[in-house]
Amino acid sequence: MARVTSRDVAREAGVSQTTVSFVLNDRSDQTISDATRQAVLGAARRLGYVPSGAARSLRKGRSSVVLCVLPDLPVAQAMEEFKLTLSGVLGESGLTCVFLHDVAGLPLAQLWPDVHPAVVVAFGGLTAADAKRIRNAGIALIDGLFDQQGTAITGLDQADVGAMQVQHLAARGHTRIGFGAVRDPREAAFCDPRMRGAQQACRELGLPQPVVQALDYTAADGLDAVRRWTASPEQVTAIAAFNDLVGLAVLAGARAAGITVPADLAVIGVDNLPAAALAEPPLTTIAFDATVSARTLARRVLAEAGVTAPPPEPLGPALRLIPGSTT
Amino acid sequence: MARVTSRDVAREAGVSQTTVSFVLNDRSDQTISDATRQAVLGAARRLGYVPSGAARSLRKGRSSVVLCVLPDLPVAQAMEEFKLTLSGVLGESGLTCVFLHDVAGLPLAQLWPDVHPAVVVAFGGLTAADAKRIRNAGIALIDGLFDQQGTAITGLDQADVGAMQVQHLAARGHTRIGFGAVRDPREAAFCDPRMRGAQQACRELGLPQPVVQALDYTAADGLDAVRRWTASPEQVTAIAAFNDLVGLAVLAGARAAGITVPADLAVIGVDNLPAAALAEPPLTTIAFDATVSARTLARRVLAEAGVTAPPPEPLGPALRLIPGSTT
DNA sequence: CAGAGCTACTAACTCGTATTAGTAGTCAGG
DNA sequence: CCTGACTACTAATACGAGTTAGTAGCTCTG
Repeated sequence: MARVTSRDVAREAGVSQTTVSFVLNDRSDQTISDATRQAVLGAARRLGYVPSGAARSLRKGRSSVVLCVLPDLPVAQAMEEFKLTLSGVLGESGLTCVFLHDVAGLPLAQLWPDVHPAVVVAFGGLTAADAKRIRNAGIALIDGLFDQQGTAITGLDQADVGAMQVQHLAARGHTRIGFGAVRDPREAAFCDPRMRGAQQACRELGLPQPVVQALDYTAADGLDAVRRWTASPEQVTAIAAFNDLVGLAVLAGARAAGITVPADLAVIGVDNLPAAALAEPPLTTIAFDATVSARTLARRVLAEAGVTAPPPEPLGPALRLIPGSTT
Repeated sequence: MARVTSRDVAREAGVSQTTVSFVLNDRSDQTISDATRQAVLGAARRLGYVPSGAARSLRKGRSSVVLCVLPDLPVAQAMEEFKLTLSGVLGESGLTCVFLHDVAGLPLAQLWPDVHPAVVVAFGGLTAADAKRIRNAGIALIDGLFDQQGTAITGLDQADVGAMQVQHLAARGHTRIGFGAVRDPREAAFCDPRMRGAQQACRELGLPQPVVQALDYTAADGLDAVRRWTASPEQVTAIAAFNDLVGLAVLAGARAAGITVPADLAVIGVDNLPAAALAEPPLTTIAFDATVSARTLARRVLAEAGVTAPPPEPLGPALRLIPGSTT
């Protein structure tokens, strides 16, 4: 069973292929009689016509696909929301948003030409060579979403997250703050700016710099970090954790060390994982509304693709404190 | 700056466009002198030539893209591994694997033709009309990955997961088992088969049917469920939770109800979330090696795409018990 | 030395769509 | 009744690669 082409539709409707194209693309600069229009639409439906994306994008010079290149990030709730919102907003404007996992070892250059997208959105981690090739192919490239300059793209500075944690802890009277970083280098793109934000906030509040401990998401590492924090000459009384998993590891470590939370040690995470509220005690955290930054990015993508964007919606605050019992 | 085409490469190398195509596609049925080959490759490199995927797939009739349509599933560790492995295995065979989030409200039919894939992999949730259109366009469709018949595609029956939980609990001497289901209908595709597997295992072991409670991932729902299980005439002593989050909710509920785990109530989850090991007490769970089912699916995709698959690797067991302190 | 067989290429066509340039036919105005 | 404007279409072409059918030029063979 061969492919149904616009020529088949034309034959069935008794018109030219040109007319079929005009009708199906709803061209306002062409006048088509209602009878012809109905004949074409009817024929297309009867034959189950599906236009060839390849032919269309060959002819138009670009497709309506937006390719998002994802680094090998650990699973995160916020990222998932981000992707869903981006897909939704772009979809409403006629752009298809697809995601490509940048698997280590496979040169990206071999992968993306197949999709021939209108815009490539890279979440960081593109090589300079890849970036040049993409631009060389006449494709708009938005790169470094979560870099420092990425703030302009997503409208959200990860440093604000760390700052908000420190501000919350300081408001509760804490002056000696620890920062729970993560060892996994894949997380560095998020962890580093949050830590810098925490450090900056301490400076602004006149507090000493946070005591940083790096850990994996294990109870053993949590215990180790808690021992160092409490044994340190700084006498840390509150921990800003890079994310909720670090926060949970710290809670587990505190339990193992016999330290009472929040009386002896306060903890605040980031992500508002379902598991955070189920911890003992429930973890105070910062919810991160990914839809806000996704909408900001979407507008930029639409601009790059030359698509008229819908009127901007008012965006709520991106960060929200979710009180638990650990601060 | 206009696109660099194979004709530009031909001009630069002083040969015909046909020759360029032969060289770049490494056609074994054509004889090309080494001097010409080097000239073409050099010209392509100098100009930064990138072939047009649109033109290629128009000519060849299909692209080397595999489109995976994802339903609106809640974030899950296993799914992420699954996607990464699938991308990797298909990538090694020259297929590009992209993911499309099936956002509610946007007709899928409008989205996929743009990508023009060789194969569409749907994780369930395609309408019959969409399925028919995809097949109509001459595109191979693998659907219902996580349905009952999906077992044949991924090589893993979700029912086995529930069965393994019950077997573990029974081996520990439990006879009155509860099943912690989830309310969110988006999870039903996984929850239902696991529950059926648990029921089947109870039948086979001569145990009474599990007492099912549905809950959301909240401490309040956990408490509610625990109260019903312990107050029920069946005197439930062990819970098979649909996943780790349900397991964590049950643990939180047990704490609130003053019930000791595992002495008075045993709990086992599924997913081996990092948060599971950090819970109080650490949650016993079943790790789900998504790479096993991803590899099985990948071979099916390669077959559908007409690509010769690499020799099969031996696959380890897909399910593994991760002992915690809750059973 | 005619013809077969090989090497190393190329001209011309094809895929399915969108677009450009144009063509009949109708109608109104002077 | 001729011109210009408008309606409702169509023929032909372009997009960029892959493929088919060929063609020069050379060597080998009987």
